[in-house]
Amino acid sequence: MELRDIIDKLKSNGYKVTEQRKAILQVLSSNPNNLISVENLFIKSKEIYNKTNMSTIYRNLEILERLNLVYKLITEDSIALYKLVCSNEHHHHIICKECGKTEIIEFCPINTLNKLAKDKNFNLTSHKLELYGYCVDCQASKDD
Amino acid sequence: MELRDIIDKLKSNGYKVTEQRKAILQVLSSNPNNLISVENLFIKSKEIYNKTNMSTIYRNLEILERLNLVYKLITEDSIALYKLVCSNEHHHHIICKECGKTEIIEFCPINTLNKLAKDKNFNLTSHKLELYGYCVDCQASKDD
DNA sequence: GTTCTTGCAAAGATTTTGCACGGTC
DNA sequence: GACCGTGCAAAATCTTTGCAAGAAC
Repeated sequence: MELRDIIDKLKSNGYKVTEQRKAILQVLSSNPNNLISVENLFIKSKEIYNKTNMSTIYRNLEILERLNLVYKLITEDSIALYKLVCSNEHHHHIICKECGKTEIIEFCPINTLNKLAKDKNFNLTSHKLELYGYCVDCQASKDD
Repeated sequence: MELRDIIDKLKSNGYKVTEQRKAILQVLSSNPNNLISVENLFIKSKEIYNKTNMSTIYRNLEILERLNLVYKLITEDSIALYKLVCSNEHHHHIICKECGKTEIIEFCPINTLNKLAKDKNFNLTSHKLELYGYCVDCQASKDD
């Protein structure tokens, strides 16, 4: 999704285009495949627009999440990470534990999962599939 | 895993068997298939041994996690939930969003995942597959 | 008696909120 | 000008920690 499209979607939902919001979106869209922490998003947004405040980051992430424009992931150590959604189609990610880089994986075992849920008499509403590892760059730097 | 086995494992790792610890384990083992929040674990542990303190809950969960005796899950709203591990074999769960009940699912697409990771030049170290839905009991009560 | 555990209270970390001011449309 | 957004500071949550007293072995 392009930065322009995101801003359009915000506008069409009655949200205004502020410098802070632009800074946040610029950071997110400059690295659309990388997960970023709230803290780092704050730091980088400030580099673009110095007056950006932490609570603004949180408020905007909440809006973006509600509009389904960002993807939120909580790591095993309970750190919230965000990235822009890449597409509206259902998909999963492989995530680098070192640098946060993600790639989409073209695989979803949903049919099997539906069957399994049915066997257990569960009404399946959603599922999470995430792969963790080290990307090729971080594998190299780990060898140092 | 039996309560007895857990206590043995604690002992063999140099941990002592205290009333607080027994209360916590009793709560966890009384519902081995249900995820429980720290708050609820605290409340229920106090019912068994009144002097149990919140920090004791946290400290014990940390120990149990380190010994791989409990499984931790963080919900989409960042709430930490715990349950005893059922077995040492790799497996996934289907989780009821209403009551926290879990069941093991006998399926893991690890071979496919390995292949996908390889294609992306990722060194796959772990993965997460969780199914969410409503168990048969909670489906019924939702219709009320 | 030694070592591990706990309670307490305080501190940390992360996230949310109220309100008055300022910006966007 | 109406309404939305922000900064600030304060509060709320959740979790961790230091320390002295107490319990387990």
